[in-house]
Amino acid sequence: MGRAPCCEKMGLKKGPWTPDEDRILINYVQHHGHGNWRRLPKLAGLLRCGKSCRLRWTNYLRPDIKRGNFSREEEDTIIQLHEMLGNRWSAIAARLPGRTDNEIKNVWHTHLKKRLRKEHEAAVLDNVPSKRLVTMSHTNNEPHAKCESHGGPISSPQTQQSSSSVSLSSTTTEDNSGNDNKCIKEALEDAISGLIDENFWSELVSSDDNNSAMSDDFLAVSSEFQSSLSSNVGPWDMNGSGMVDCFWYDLLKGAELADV
DNA sequence: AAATCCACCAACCGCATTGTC
DNA sequence: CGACAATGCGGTTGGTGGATT
Repeated sequence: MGRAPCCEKMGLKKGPWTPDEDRILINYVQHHGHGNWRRLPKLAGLLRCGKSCRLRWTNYLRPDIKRGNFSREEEDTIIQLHEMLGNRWSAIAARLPGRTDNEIKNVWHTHLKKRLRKEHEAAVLDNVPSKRLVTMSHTNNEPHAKCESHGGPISSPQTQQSSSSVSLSSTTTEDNSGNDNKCIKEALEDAISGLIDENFWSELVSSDDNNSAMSDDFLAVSSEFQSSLSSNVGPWDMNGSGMVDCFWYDLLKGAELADV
């Protein structure tokens, strides 16, 4: 794949957007839609690259953007989702209407990491078990960034990034998703019944550890479980966020561990 | 009042993924 | 099926403004 020449080399403008540029972009998108971002700046008369226009629109100018500080509820949601998804900001943003991945990423780095650190320190000082301790251990060394504890790439790029400990006995879904967990467990059981033979888990562990492709059975379970989830579990939708990938994988691993 | 530090966040960069021919 | 274009995504940077010295 060839990379587009950078804006500067093309004589295009970089840096902060002016109100005039914003107006032009808004006008154009409102009347014509964005369609092809690469052609948009030329058609709209902007000296910007398409990438810059897309970013400006999606992160700032979109009419459905919610401006202003994040509420405590939103922050908690981000924390919970980050526990499950890691640094998959777009997936997190998909579950926070009006918030962009960029905004969430910024809030995470500037506020939430600090907040979690403080909560962690307070919990340690008080010697009181904190339900965020799991989160803190993630936060300090960012294990979500790559799926290292899974031994590397699994079967799809979406599954590569979660190493969260969502399992059938996990604490990470305790706050608001007890029912979801139950549904997921049932979906899991439905999905895997009849599909798992005696070699399944050893193949799973082996493919996990060896960073190799999944077995056919494993992929069949994946597919079955995901379609089962999509029909049985409302809130955990299949909107392309990849969240279910993390869930089902970790649930399978949880089931495996419980089994042993 | 000036200098320095720090937090915030918009925007950029480069890689990955998806779509099209 | 491979090459290329378009788009998406996450990490990072750099400008700005407020706080502190």
